[in-house]
Order: sequence, then C-alpha cells, then structure tokens
Amino acid sequence: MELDIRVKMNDKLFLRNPEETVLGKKIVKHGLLLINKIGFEEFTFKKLSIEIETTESSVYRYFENKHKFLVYLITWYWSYIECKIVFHLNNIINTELKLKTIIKLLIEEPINKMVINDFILEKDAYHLIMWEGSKAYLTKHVNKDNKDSLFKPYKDLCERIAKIIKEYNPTYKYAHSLASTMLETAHSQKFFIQNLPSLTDFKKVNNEKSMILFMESIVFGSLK
Amino acid sequence: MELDIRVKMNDKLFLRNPEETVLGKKIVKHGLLLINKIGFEEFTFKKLSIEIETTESSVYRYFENKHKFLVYLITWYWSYIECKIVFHLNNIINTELKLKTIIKLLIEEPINKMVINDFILEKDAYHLIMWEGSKAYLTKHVNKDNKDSLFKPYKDLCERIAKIIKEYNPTYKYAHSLASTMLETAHSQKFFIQNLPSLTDFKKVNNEKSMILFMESIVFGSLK
DNA sequence: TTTTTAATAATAGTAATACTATTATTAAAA
DNA sequence: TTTTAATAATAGTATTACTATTATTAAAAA
Repeated sequence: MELDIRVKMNDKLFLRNPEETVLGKKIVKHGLLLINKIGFEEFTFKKLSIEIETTESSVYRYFENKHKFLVYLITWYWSYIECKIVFHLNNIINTELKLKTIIKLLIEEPINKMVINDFILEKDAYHLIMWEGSKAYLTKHVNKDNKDSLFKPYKDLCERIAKIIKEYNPTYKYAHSLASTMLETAHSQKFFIQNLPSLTDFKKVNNEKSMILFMESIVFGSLK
Repeated sequence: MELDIRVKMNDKLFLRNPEETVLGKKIVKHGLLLINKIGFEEFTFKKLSIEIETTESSVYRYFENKHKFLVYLITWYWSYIECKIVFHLNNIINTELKLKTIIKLLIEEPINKMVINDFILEKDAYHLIMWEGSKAYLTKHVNKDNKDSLFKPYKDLCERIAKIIKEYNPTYKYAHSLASTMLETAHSQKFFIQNLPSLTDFKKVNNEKSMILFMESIVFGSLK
C-alpha cells in the first residue's frame, strides 16, 4: 500500500522547505534513517551529508540545527497519526469502539512496507518516536518552541483523543491527561519491552494483544 | 529535617567514588544544580569545573563522561525513592492504602529545604528526574548499560510497586507495566503542567490533589 | 623524619561537533 | 540570453569531549 500524505508543516521548523527539492527529501529520508541507526546524540549533519553525498552546508540551508530537524520529523509523525486516526474513526458511531480503535492504532506496529509518502516508511517514523520522541520537548527551550507552535500537532492529537474521552464519559475530569498518558505510555512500554523488559509484563514478540488489553484496562478502568 | 541517606551505587557508574572526597561531593552537588539550570545537552564538564573552580581533568577522574554522570544522579534518586516508599509503607497493612501512599509520594512535590544527605536537596533531584530522567535510558547503548545493571534501582522500584499491585489484585496481569506507567506518568504529567499545559487538565499550582485523583483513577480503575 | 603514595592542579593537545562565510558552478526561469 | 536560484566546494571558528603529561600538595607508611 502506498499513500502520499502531505502535511502542512510549521515553517519555523525549516529554513527551506525540504519537501520542495530532491535534496530536501533526501535529507529527511536519510536523516530519519541515520538517527534511527546511530541515535540522536551521535547524529550530526556532517555524518548525514557524507551519507547522502552532499556537504554539511547544504544540509544547513534546510535546517537550522539538528534539534529543529528532530522536531520536524516528530511533529510530522504526530500529524500523520492524527490523520490516520481520523481516517479509521470514520463511520464509527460507538464511542467505546472509537477509543478501542485509537488504542489499537497507537499500539499496533506498522506494516513493514507501508509507505506514507514518497520518502518515509511508517515503521521508521514509529521507531523514531519510540526512541527519540520525548527529546523533542525535553529541552530548556521548550517554552520558546511551544510559543512558536512547534508542538501544535501533538497538542491537536491529544485534544482530539480527549474530546472522544469526554464523549464517552462527560463527567471524567482528566481527559487531556488521560490522552497524553495513552500516547506516552504506548511508546514507553514499547521501548521497555525491547530494552528494559522487566519494567513490563509483555513478551518481546506478539505482545500486541496483551498490550491492548493493558491499555484498555487503564482507559476504560479510569472512565467507568 | 535533615537525613543522611547513603546509597550503595553501582561502581560502573564512576571511576572514583565521589562520595569519598570533598571534590567528589562538590562535583555531584554542583553538577546536579548546573544540569537543572542549563539542561543536560548544554551541560559540560568544562562548565562544571569552572563553576566549582577546579579543572576539567579533575572531573574526568571521577566520571567517564557526562552520560554516566547523569545515570549516577538518576539512579541515586530512584534508590532514594524506593527507600522513601519503604519507610512510608511501614506499618500499613491495608493494600489499598499502600498504593494510595505510593501515588501520593510520587506526586507530592518535595519540601523545599529537605536535605537528603549533606550535598543533595530532594527538590533538586526531583527536578532533574522530571526534565532529564528518561534521557538516562533513551540511548543506543541502553542494552550495554542494562547489562552493567545501571538501571537496577529503577527496576527494583518498579518491582516493589508491582508486588503491591499483585497483592491488591492477584489476578491482574500487568502489574509491572502499570507500575512503570505510574512512575513515568507522574513525571511526564508534572513536566506537561509546567511546560505544555494543554496536554493536561491541571492548574499550574495546587494541582496535587487532582493529580492524585487522576492517578488513582488509572490505578484503581485498572485493578477493579 | 623521611619517603612513598595518592590526589589534585595546571597545562597542552586532539579529533570531532556545531556551526558561519565565501566563492564557484550548474540548472532552471524570465 | 540573461538573471536568478540552488548547490557544491572550500575554509574557518569556537566549543565539546575527551587524553596525556608534569608539577604540586597532602596524607600515610617506613
């Protein structure tokens, strides 16, 4: 299956829109892969430029620094997930089923070859979120970044889930916190399964059913 | 109130035990403060050495690199929290009350002047966990670090909470995941309140009661 | 008391990082 | 055909993340 989902990105994230040129797309594609391979701390524009056979300064014409680049990739993913949720919730009327669908979408690992647009594989974006997602906001400049609306896609996604939670149980007071907990927990538990398994109760493979049951126990437990 | 809690630290975390010398304690004390002030990314041993009027190479004799130093501080905190929980659970027989006490301890902000030992304030350690906690394990060398038992204090704490969860409801299958979710959620929600408030439902001040109710809704909701 | 040892300070040095700036080359648009 | 825009090539800088060497000082052992 091949899609071509284009997301309107916050233009404070880049100096030159990478979607508009061949080099820009190469930077995004191989940058994502390289961060996944060596980790964000070890990732540099120099290494990326060697990988794609261009120069450091060419990369710098697209992105101010590697943190902005990370936030670009991460927020791109959150926008995509919101889009995916909207799509899958289409025609569902039952609110419980809506929440169950969201949980499923957050936990189910993407199909290997699922191409989101012409340069990103869903599974690669998923991997990035698991490993580097929280580094987008865990910085001392989070307040400035937030004022520049860099985290809007994440907040929008959270708001959308919160609305459905409210729909399911209008008296529940912590819809946003429950929504953000769902998002954070999905990825932290995934990370723990692979790397610190004693912090979880799941097997390394075929854990999706039990992970979904766990998440449902949290969500519907709180709401009932 | 003044305590003097000494924790046996994993000796792979340091080259020379910082608790044994005046300079070592200064490194830990001012290192913690400096990371809280400028953030882990901006933190360097050079800056720390200027702050405490010593040399970079002197700091390097205690810690291999700044990541080991961060893990030292973080695991020290987790050990302390486990100790605190054990102390407060003493004499409590009711399992529900045990869980409620743990939730309270995880969420309540430490008293300003609470000194854990002669060089660390509890509120500073708490601040560090909120901002930098997950960076201890979100690295590509997490598996090696884990094999070196660097995360044992976190896993022990999780195990202790999981045991009480099991005690409360022996049929619940996800005690460890619920425990790690409690730990992670406590800090991520705290961070969101201060920095990305629309991801939560809490006020910036006096939020502790509602945060506790939220966490209780998750924990007891899942377990009932 | 002297000698040995250990800890620290002072200094120097290196490869890599995180950039900025300048100019040349190439390709596309006017 | 000229102008403009994008990229490549090259150079340079302050800082980071270290390692190494030697000098100085302080404490412990002989």
